[in-house]
Amino acid sequence: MSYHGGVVIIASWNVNSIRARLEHVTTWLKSRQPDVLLLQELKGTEFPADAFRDLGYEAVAVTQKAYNGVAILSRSPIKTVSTALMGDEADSHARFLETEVNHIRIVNIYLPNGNPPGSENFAYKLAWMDRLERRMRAWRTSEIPVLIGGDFNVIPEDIDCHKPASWIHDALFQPEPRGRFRTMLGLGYTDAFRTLHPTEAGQFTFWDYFRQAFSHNRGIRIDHFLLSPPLAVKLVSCVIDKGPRALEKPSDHTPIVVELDL
DNA sequence: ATGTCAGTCGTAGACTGA
Repeated sequence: MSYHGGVVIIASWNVNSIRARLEHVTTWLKSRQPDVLLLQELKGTEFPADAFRDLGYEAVAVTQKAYNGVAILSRSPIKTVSTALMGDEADSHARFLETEVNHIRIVNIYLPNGNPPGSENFAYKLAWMDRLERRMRAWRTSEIPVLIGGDFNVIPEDIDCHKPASWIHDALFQPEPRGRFRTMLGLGYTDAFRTLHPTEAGQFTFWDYFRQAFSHNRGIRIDHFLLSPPLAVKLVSCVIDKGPRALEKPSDHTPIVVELDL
């Protein structure tokens, strides 16, 4: 499939263990047939590349034991550009994968959660965002268009959670990460979902497992696609597919799907 | 503080992270 003159579908899904969610992911791939799927929270060193190859997807995965882990599946060849976020040689978390697929820079991120606020985890999150911002500045000057997708672990605005009061003590809602997210938009990147649905409340990508959060739609929008200007003008649709969150044994996140007419 | 789920270590259930 060529991206020239066609519609490309790119999806992102934090699966909370690829081993526990393999059936969900393969079933979803067969029904939705995205060109590219970004996965986060693989949670283990084993990655079932064969299962995806059988469905026509090439895969590149960055994994570690027990935690984190990101992968990109694609029906077109993937050129791996970087498997780590520049700026801290000591950072060994599997949270970043930069690739080139059909002349688009596709970057998959699993941004640190950072809870609780004020902790070492929180400082790591902010530093990680600063490092990402530096890359995003650098990418602006290159020819190739950029899509950054994944679990940002940031609730951008009050409209992106069911009730701000219940998130004010959470790292995902603090002014510092939210400010950094706004800075990224200020660099010229477009939040694909919010741009197409500027006032739509109750649109979430994550719901806690506790207290029937999903059935009450008490969630947050933390999985995002950011597009550089040449891709933003080709944005056709961006939707959240709540289907997989309603299945038995779901991930706490559900897929977000963006459509670009290139 | 609570709630639930997945992985680890190591064979039960406490622990960590989310």
